[in-house]
Amino acid sequence: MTDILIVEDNKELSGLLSDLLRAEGFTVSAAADGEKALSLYEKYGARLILLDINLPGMDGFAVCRKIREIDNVPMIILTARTEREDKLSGIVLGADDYIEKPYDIDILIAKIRGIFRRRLAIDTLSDGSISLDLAGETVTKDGRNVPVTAKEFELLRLLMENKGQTLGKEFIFGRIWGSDSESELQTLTVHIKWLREKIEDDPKSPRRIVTVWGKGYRWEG
Amino acid sequence: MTDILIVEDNKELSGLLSDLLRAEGFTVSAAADGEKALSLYEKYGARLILLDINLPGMDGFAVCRKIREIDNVPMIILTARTEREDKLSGIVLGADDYIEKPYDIDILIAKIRGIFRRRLAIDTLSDGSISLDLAGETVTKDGRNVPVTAKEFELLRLLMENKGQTLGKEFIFGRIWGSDSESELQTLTVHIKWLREKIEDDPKSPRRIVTVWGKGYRWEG
DNA sequence: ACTGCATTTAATGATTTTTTAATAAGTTCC
DNA sequence: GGAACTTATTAAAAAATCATTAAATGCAGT
Repeated sequence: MTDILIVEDNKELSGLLSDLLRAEGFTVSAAADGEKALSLYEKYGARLILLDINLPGMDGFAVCRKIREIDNVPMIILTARTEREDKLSGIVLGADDYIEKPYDIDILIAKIRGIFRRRLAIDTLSDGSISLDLAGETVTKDGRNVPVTAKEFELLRLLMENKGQTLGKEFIFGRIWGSDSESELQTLTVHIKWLREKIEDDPKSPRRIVTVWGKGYRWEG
Repeated sequence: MTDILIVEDNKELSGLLSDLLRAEGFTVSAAADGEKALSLYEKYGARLILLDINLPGMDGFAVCRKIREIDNVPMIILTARTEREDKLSGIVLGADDYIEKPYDIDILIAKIRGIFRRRLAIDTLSDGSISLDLAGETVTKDGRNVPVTAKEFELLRLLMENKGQTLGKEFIFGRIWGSDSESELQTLTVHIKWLREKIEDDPKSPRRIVTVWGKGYRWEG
């Protein structure tokens, strides 16, 4: 996985940025339009996306939304100062930050470093005695490794990422199985059970994954 | 309750909007004229209303006023650029925002997201020693967790959102059970009782949920 | 193709919420 | 005070939802 994916149609600017960022020690890949950006991201992923709003074809807004559908990788929006503010406020919601062109490369790098510090220091997701290694897809409980399956890992991660929030069964199902899946909601129930067997101290009276009657489940931690 | 109620007589436009908003993950309902809009709103409610000004029969201004009489749900007014400004300034007072036709769908979506974020970011609803966590769907009293059922939560939320206002029994019932429900009004009375058991200091003489004789109930806080 | 594991389905049992219905208690108004 | 009406209380039935189990299916690696 590369560190930074640059989505920018101006080749010159894109090349310059690549060089500067590589000089800073990041690995960089670049896409000149939205379609390429998406396919690159789907194939290789990225730890951070620099996204120009004015793109030929699919514009930056669409790219942002599409990527958000996949997952919530950090994004920094590159935008011309003339962009209408209300338009921006919307996009910035989905993004982590934005910067106006023409921008100071030092500020950009500072922002990038900031995001890397904030988000990527977290390659484990811990709560109490349960800890997820997001890279290795392993789970530990009280320091001891707990073998979980792929689906169980995804499920646990989704719950833990939304600690304290009640997630509807349909919502969870849509996220993990895809909302167009043929499978039954019941399947989720069963996976919840397996998970509880593995990570609850007393699976009979679960304290971490609590069920919210008529709604879904919630990670209490 | 649906997320967004579209009030627009142009079927084509209304359908397009529905599709786009649904694609964004909102639930959507639509009305082609003011009367339908009102009855839909009374029956099912909505978290946000998109309101066209030029409607057959009762115009958008009237719809806006009528709905404002019921409660203060966020509204975005859709208006033709040629609309007289003074007329607009009045309506925009009652609404949260307005947008001129022909409008950029991205801007509209940004506005919607903005409103949802601003209004719904308030994910706790507190009054005195009672506090609702809207995301987690939990209730605390004096910091201690009080387990409530889904219906109880909805009921409490409705009451607290309208602090100091007397809500008619039929109104409450319509909001939570749906006005076309088969159930009896008596059911509401029983739920009020369960709620009082859980959140009143002395359920025998309720101070938070007071009954307004012959009308309904009121949250005093 | 076989094996082992992950996933899904299906059936059953257990639990919780919601509703109903009957009765008691309280208000209003004459 | 008493009739008429409204709300509170209770207990129990009904409905809905979730947990559990076991067995079937799918799938990757050998």
